[in-house]
Amino acid sequence: MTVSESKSLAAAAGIPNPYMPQEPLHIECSIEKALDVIGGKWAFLVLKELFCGKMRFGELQRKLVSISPKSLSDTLRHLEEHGVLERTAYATVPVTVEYKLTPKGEDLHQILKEMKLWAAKWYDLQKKHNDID
Amino acid sequence: MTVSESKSLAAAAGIPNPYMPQEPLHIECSIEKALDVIGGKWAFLVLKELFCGKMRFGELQRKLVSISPKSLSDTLRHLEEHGVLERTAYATVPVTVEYKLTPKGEDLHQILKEMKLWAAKWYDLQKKHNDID
DNA sequence: CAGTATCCCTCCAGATACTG
DNA sequence: CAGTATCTGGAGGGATACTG
Repeated sequence: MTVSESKSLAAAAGIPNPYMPQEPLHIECSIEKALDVIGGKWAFLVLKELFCGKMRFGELQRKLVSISPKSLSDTLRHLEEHGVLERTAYATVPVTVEYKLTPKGEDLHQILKEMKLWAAKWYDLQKKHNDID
Repeated sequence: MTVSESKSLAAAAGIPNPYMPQEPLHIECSIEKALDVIGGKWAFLVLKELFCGKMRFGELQRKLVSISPKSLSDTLRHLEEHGVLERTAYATVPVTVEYKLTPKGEDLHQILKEMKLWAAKWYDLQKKHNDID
């Protein structure tokens, strides 16, 4: 999911390459950090929902109509690993699990907001109810 | 490159699907518009360079050390199609081509800046010379 | 110089079925 | 309910060679 690794048999073999692949230099680029988190296909959609408050797996699944349980699960774990959301499981029967944003996750709001402003300026989008306001 | 299309043989066959794929509902989401433009693997890196001013193909290639001509070409065309950069060819010998941001492209600066602020707050990144300042 | 033309191959998203 | 397990196809990138 990262820009990180690239392989080059030539490089591995010690043969110099015109545009030397293998180690991109921009791993520490801050922009990439942010894109790593929200850049996925579903990530920002999940985030959008969570800005409205905590949610459960099934709720999210219902909101993001076309998502498969696998994709949702993957996305959730991805976001959790990046520390922008928190998973809490309650020992009920059947189990209850809640997802909510962490402060770090809440802070993504500014970014999303700028995106919205940009798109509003350059595209002609009808106001959507559940867009971040 | 877009979230847009997804296929479903089941749906095509008329068989109902639990989480109905095929037509995502969020195509008009403004955030997606922005991510469509900057979300690619190289897009934001190219943009970063262009914020410093117009550039030529070879220059960009040299800056983004690990990019192949194909990827650079693809990225450049992608950005051009989205109207964020402008390509100008001069009839010199050999040909000279310049790329520069359009106003729409310049406006992406706010988004990138917010990303940078977010990352600066939550990660510990050393200042990079060519980050957007 | 500024790209195309190809080939190749990985990787990931989606579909589907199953479970503690 | 809240996921995992698996299989799969197809797109996106990389490498490399070639050209107006």
